[in-house]
Amino acid sequence: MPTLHLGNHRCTVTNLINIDSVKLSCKNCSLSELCLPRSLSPEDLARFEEIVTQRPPIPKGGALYRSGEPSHALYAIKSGALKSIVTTEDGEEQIVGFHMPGELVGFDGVESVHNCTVVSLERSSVCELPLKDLEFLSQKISSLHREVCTVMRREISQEQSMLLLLARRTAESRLASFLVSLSRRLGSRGFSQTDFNLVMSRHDIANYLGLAAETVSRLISKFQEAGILSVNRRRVVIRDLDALNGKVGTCSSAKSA
DNA sequence: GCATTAACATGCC
DNA sequence: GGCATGTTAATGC
Repeated sequence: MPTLHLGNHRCTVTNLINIDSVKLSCKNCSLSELCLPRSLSPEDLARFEEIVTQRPPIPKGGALYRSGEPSHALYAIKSGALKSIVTTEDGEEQIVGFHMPGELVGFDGVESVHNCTVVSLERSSVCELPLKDLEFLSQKISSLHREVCTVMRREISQEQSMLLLLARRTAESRLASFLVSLSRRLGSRGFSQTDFNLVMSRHDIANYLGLAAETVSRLISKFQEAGILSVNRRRVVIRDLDALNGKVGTCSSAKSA
């Protein structure tokens, strides 16, 4: 039986086909406690389900949408993982975010056009939430409106944290921060927060953190030597989460003025 | 193809 | 000079 790795879960292709063929139901979704409709009453959930459609699964390397395309929806990630990329004027690619199951993507739509390309890191399934329907429903359902605002505030807060990280933190602090963030996000979504697969390459991690891939490798080795992590290829086991958290706060004295 | 490691280079304090 | 990080090249999985 062929198998696919989805996060740190493994399931059969047969299972996936069965899941895909099921009529979309937020109520029965394993991520219902994390996704937008989590605070809705059964009646409002039924109205919400009417605006949601499931997109065909995106293969590894496939794009959910590309920069310049019209922005008309938000997307809730059901399974898999994706990355957001901005291409600079000189053709350089900068990764500006990784997206895990239970999270929303599509906030980069400015004046109805996306300014990011979102690419699947492994076979991914997403639910599409059309913006005009979401706006209409948010006016009718106050708890949905609050939830959308909460997600947007969280997005802005994360962007600010990332700016601070890139401006002020050492390479060691950046990598520790990245791993702690990933651990928290996976942990809050029912996955192990100390034992997981990195769905992104070292090159992607380095690009996202503004480092060289070799620096990421060196730091991973350093963390292993300190007993903080065990890493085998993309499998990460966090041995000492407190120590890893301690590395997050390490600001560069050269940059801390 | 991707990850790791070593040697060397560079910039900052 | 010491430290942090980047670049290049070699090597292994």
